[in-house]
This record gives sequence, structure tokens and C-alpha cells, in this order.
Amino acid sequence: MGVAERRAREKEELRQRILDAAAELFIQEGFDNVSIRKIADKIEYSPTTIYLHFKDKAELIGSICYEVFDGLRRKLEETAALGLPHLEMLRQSLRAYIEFGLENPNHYIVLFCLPEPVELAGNRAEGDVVAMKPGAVCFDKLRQGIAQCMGAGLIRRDDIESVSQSTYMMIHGVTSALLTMKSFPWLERNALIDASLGRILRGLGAVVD
Amino acid sequence: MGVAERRAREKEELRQRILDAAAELFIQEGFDNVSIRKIADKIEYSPTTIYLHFKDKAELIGSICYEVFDGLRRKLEETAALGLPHLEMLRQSLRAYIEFGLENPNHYIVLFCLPEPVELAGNRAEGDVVAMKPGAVCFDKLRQGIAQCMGAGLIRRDDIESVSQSTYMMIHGVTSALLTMKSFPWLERNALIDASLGRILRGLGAVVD
Amino acid sequence: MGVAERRAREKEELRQRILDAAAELFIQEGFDNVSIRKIADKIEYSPTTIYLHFKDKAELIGSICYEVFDGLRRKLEETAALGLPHLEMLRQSLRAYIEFGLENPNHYIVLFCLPEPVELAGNRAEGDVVAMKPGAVCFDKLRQGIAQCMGAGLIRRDDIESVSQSTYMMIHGVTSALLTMKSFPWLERNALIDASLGRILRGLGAVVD
Amino acid sequence: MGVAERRAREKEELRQRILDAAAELFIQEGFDNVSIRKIADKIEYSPTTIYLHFKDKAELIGSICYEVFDGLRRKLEETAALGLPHLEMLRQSLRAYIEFGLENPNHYIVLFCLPEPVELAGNRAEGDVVAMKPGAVCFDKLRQGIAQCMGAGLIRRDDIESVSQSTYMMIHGVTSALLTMKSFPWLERNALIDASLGRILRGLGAVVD
DNA sequence: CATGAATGAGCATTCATTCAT
DNA sequence: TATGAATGAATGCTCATTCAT
Repeated sequence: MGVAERRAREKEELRQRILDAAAELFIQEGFDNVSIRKIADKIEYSPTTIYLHFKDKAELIGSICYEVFDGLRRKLEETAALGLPHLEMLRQSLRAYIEFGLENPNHYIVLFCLPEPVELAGNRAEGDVVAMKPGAVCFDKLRQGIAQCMGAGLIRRDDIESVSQSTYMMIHGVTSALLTMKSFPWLERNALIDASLGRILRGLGAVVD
Repeated sequence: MGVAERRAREKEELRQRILDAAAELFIQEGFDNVSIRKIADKIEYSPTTIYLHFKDKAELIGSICYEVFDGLRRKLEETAALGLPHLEMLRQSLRAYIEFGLENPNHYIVLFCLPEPVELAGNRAEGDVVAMKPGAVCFDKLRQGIAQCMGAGLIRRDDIESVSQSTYMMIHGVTSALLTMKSFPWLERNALIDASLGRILRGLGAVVD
Repeated sequence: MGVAERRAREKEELRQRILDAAAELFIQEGFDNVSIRKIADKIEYSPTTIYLHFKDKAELIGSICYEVFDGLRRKLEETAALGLPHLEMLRQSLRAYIEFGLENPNHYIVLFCLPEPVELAGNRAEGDVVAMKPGAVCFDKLRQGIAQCMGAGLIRRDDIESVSQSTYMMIHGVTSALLTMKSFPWLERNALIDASLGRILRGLGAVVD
Repeated sequence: MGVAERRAREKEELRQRILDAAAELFIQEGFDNVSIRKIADKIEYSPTTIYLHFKDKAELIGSICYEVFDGLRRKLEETAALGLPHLEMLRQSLRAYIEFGLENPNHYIVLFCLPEPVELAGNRAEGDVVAMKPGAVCFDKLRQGIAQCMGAGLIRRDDIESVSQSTYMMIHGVTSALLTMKSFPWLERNALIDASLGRILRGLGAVVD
């Protein structure tokens, strides 16, 4: 029994090493330059071994997406657990989203900035659902936060879905602009994010300082 | 002399045909599926010929980016030429930017969503400058519009650069979200854009209906 | 002792399951698409297990061939058991051979149409003998039938071996042509076979309607 | 102009070298073991070069098939040009077919014994027509020979198509049996072929010695 | 100015097989 | 007895690029 357990653990470890190596390659080389071969080289296994853990390249990438989505979900839940006042919690959630993207730049780019993942999703219905569920959960959290603020009269009464989608687009803009337009002479990052969040919230009708 | 001139003109024409063909392939096939060979096939020249006009693939792509940037610049200038009231002109400019992205999805993604252009920039300083100049011009126009509104008291007095950068991030978010997250259940596109623009302007302190 | 017997029996059963699964894959997927892994998947054992029962892929295929040969032998014996008049029995035997091929197309092709089995034979003398024994038995039956007809004056007196080999070549031709030249506009299969058999027998000097 | 001609000639030469190398590999290694890489190695070019002359592997194989078919057609026409009496010409044509197979064993196997070529044909309608035309021509010649003999009362009056198809099956049987069943203890090859041809013709109702 | 020919490197994937357990 | 893990070799194919002409 101990043997079986150890093997299962080792197998899981190797799977994780593959995912980590792939993620690192994303970061170092960019999305297009990640190949099964390079991943294999990086972990010093044969390419074939990777196919023992992932059906094909799409599944591997799908798994990475899932992991990142899930990390974002956890981060948002941690924020929710802080028990802050509604508006402050909304602001913190938006900030958490942006920070998550900045902390996981290449993952964020793969997930939210490239058009490919969508196609992948389209091809494999079940894998899609699995990979996207945390994404839907994240957006739901944002919508809840907005609904609460609206319910409490902290922001203008408006169509919740429309407000949520607008808001999401804006924080995605902040995140992705900072990530992909590296040569742009942005102002100091934190100040810029804070100022932007203030403008976003004011745009929703919140009374901000 | 006439001969030399004709040759220079023909050379320029071929260069343009290459760029056009490449751009068309971009649009039809997406970024990753554009190869030198496919471009050559499209214009019915040999792949080698392309290297007489562009040092390598990166330079070719850089040139395309420059052209697109320039198209955006023209579109913004057309808007400016309409002679609208300050706030309305700002709103129209923001909308023009978004529409430009939606009309040129593959180009927009390559230019503003992928990290590559930055790397290209890193590798070849001069090419970078060339490619970015129209980009800087575009951003300048946005800044001017904001400065005018602020000068006229139409939006809150604040740091112009910070306001401009925030605003740019937000319209980039609207544009890129619509382009790359195709499977997301967005609300009707035009209404969503208009509502978002309203919220962005209100966030700047404008009085919006 | 009972334990040893049970184990031997179980081992034989698994061996047979492997052969059956492989044969089924042959039929469904064709010769080239049968891999050790697919066979293993089909019986829900590991690929490694197959190597406990067969030295390598060639031996496995050799065993399948043996089985098929043996099925042909049984079919011919059933025909022989019908107690028909000599010439009619010869005709029925030839037809049985052809039908066997048409009913087991992939096996027939592997056994009689591909050059590989011969190479296998070359590589491993003993395996070859094993695989060919039923083949020799089948040919012997044909020779016997011809000898009987010749003895009874139903076909021309001639060298029995030569006549037998000619006859075998012709029925092989009928069978293999129908199997491998699928796009050829053959006449209705049964009529064509019957007419061909008539011509073959007439060629032997038989008096055919 | 001389340059262009020389280049065209060299190109054709290389194309032919590729085809020859592929055919030789067929002979040495068997159908399944022919890969683009091995062909390239054999002619000491890179695999990529092969793709400058053939769209893909299927086209390469199709070209080989065409060549062989065409060689057979020429051989049959040479026989026809001998101006022999009808029955003798039929016999010589059948023998020419068999000899052609024995002289080009692996090509014959690829073309007439393996099921694959049919699939190839099915996939690419135009390529199919090109590759199969000589094949149809060959069968037509056989049919003509039979029709002439029948018209001259040299063989039994019967359905020409049925007779032709039967006859073709039989000579295919002779050819393929000798090619693929190498370990079978065949009688002396030439005598066996002659005897078989005699039996085939007698089966058609010809009066043979 | 333009090209035809050629290549080395790379890709995702599948295979038969081995070995320690 | 059976297996999970792993691999080296091979597959067809595409790519950006170079070089002699």
C-alpha cells in the first residue's frame, strides 16, 4: 500500500514539475516558443514521458490555465474573507485581480490576452468546462461585489451585468496594459493603479475622496 | 536618372505589396499562421525576394505595425477635424480608438496585446523607435483632449499624465477584452461600449447624463 | 498441483484474450494500425504484460497467423466431411478457400498478400515452421482433392504438383484481387467467383457444363 | 536560356533520383519501412528537399505508382507490336504481365497487393485519375486481346467482361503468389508459369496443345 | 533585381521495448 | 504474475533563412 501511495505521490510531483517547467518557459520564452521538447529538456525527461501525464499539448496548456484560474479564485476568496465594508472590499478585489495578473504575467497573458485559449476551449467541450469554471467563478465574485455595493446605495443604480462587464474590462485594461506594453513610460505602478481604481469606482458613481 | 527613379518607385511598390499581402494574411489567418513563404506565395514572388526588402521576419512585422499605428493616427486626426465640443470630441476619440481595434482585430492584438513587439523593440532599438512614433503621437492626442477638457473645467482637475494613462488603459481594456475573450457572454457590443465610455468619463469627473 | 494447473490455465486464457483482441483490432483497424499499446488497452492490461506471453510483436503476429491458418484448415475439413462427389468437392473446397479469405480480409492479406510473414520466417526459423504447418496441411488437402479427381479421370492427367500449384495460384488470385483492388469495377462478386471457378476447373480439363 | 534549361534538367534528374531511391527502399525494406527521411538519407539530401519536388508522401508514392503502371503499359504495347496471331498474342501479353511483376517485385506488391493505394486514390480524386489511367489502359488491352480471340472463335463465346476479369485475377494470382509466398516450395518458375498459362487459356475454351 | 535550390532546426506525436518493483 | 514509469528512435511535415546564380 505504501508503495502505491508513494508512486501516486511521485507521479503527481512529476506532473507538477511539468506544469511548472511549462509555466517557466512561458515566462522566459513567450507562448509561441513553448514546445513539448523544450519542456522535456527543462525537466530532463524524454518528451514521451510528458504524454504519460497529459494527453496532448492542448491538455497540458489547459491544465496550466486551470491552475492559474484557480489561484486567482483563491486570491479573491482570501480578499472576501477579510470582512471589509462593501465598497472597500470591491476596491480590494479589483486590486487583487490586477496584482494577480502582475504577479503571474505570462500566465495572465496566455489566459486573458491571447486569442488561442478560446479556440482550445471550443474544441474540447468537457475540458473547456473544467478549465473555465474558475473563470466564471471569478467573474461571479466581481458581480456580487458590485451588486452588494449597489444594494447598499454605494454606487449608482444601474444594470448589474453591464456595470460588471464594464468594470471587468477596465481592470483587465489596467492589468494587460502594464504587462504587455513594457516600453511605455508608465507612471509609478502602484500610484497609477490606485488612481485608476479611484477613477473606475467614481465612474460607477461611488463617492471617492 | 529617370531609370533610377523608376526603379526606386518599383521597389517601393513591391515593398508595399509585401506589406499588404502580409497584413491580409494576418487578418485572414491570424498571427501565428503567417509565414514568409505564404506571403511570397500570395504576391507570387519567391520567398527570397522578401529578404531584399526586409532584413528578417521581425522587421517585416515591425513595418506592418508601423502602418497600422499610422492608420490609427489618421483616424484620430479625422475625429479631431470634426470640430466637436471638447468633451464630445474626447468621447468620440475614445470611441474611434475602440472601433479601430475592433475593425482591425489581428493587428490590434499584435500591436497592443502581445508582448512580442516589446521584445522586438529590445532587440533593435532603432526599429523600435520607428514603430513607436505613431503610437506616441496617438497617445499625445489623447492627452491633448484630456488637457483641453480639464482646462475647460469639463473634468476634474488632476494630474494630466495620470488621467491620460488611466483612460488609455481603460479603453484598451474595453477593446482587448472584446477581441480576445470571444467566448465570454458579453452584452450587446455597442451598448456595452457606450455604457463603458460613459463610466470612464464619469470616472474622470465629467458630468454625464 | 491444482494451483499450478489453475495458473497454467489462467495463463493460457490471457494469452488467448491477447490474441483475440489483436485479431479484432486487425479486422477493425487494419494491419498497420495495430500496436502493442492498443492491444493492451483493449484487454485492459498493461503493455508490459503482453511481453510475458509473447517475445515480441513478431511472435504475436505469428501466433495470430497460426490461428487463422488453423481456421482455414478446419473450414476445409468441414467441406471434406460433406461427402460430395470428387469434382464437386474440389469445387467446394476452392470456393471455401475463397470465401474464407473474403470473410477474413485483414487476416488473409497479412497471411498471403504481404511479404512480411516470409521475412518473419527468415528471422526465426522455428516460429516459421509452426506458422506454416497448417498452411502446408491446407495445400495438402487441395492436392489430395486434385489427385482424387485425376485418379477418377475427372480432370486431365498431368503432374499433380504442377496442377495443384497452378490451381492454388488462381484461387489466390481471385481472393486477393477482390480484397485488395477495392476500387476496381468488379462484376457481381458471387457470379464472378462461380464463373472463375468454372474456368479454373475447365482449365484443368474438367468437363464443366 | 541555357541556364533555365540546365536547371530544369537538373531538377528533373533529382526528382528521378528521389523516385529511384524510394523504389529501391521499397525493394530493400518493404513498403512500411519507407520514410521521407530514409529516402533523403539515401540520396544524401535533406528531407526538406523532397518536399520541393513532391507535395507530400502520398504524392511521392502516387508518382511511383504512375511510373510502374506506365512501364507495364509500355511492355504490353511492345508485345502488341510483335504482330503475333491472336491467341499467341494473348498468351504473350499474359506472360508479359507476369514477368513485369516478377521484374518489379516491390512495385508490384505496392500497386496490386497492398490495400493502401486504393485509399490513396479515394482521397485525392484528381491524383487518382492520373495514377490509375495507365492501369485502366492495361486492363483494356487484356480485354481487347480476349475480345479478338473470341471474335476469331479461338476461345469460347462468353461475357467478355467476365472472362477478362477472371483472366486478370488468375494472372494476378500467379504473379503475386510467386512474389509474396517466397518460402513456398514452388516448382521451377518458368515451367510453372507456362503450365499455368496453358491451364488459364484452356479454361477459356482455347484449344491448347 | 530576383530567384531556385537547398538546408538545419524544429514541431507534435506514436511506437516497441525495457526495467525496477 | 503483472505493472507503472520511462525512453530512444522514428514518423510526416513546416519554418526562416542562406547562397550561388
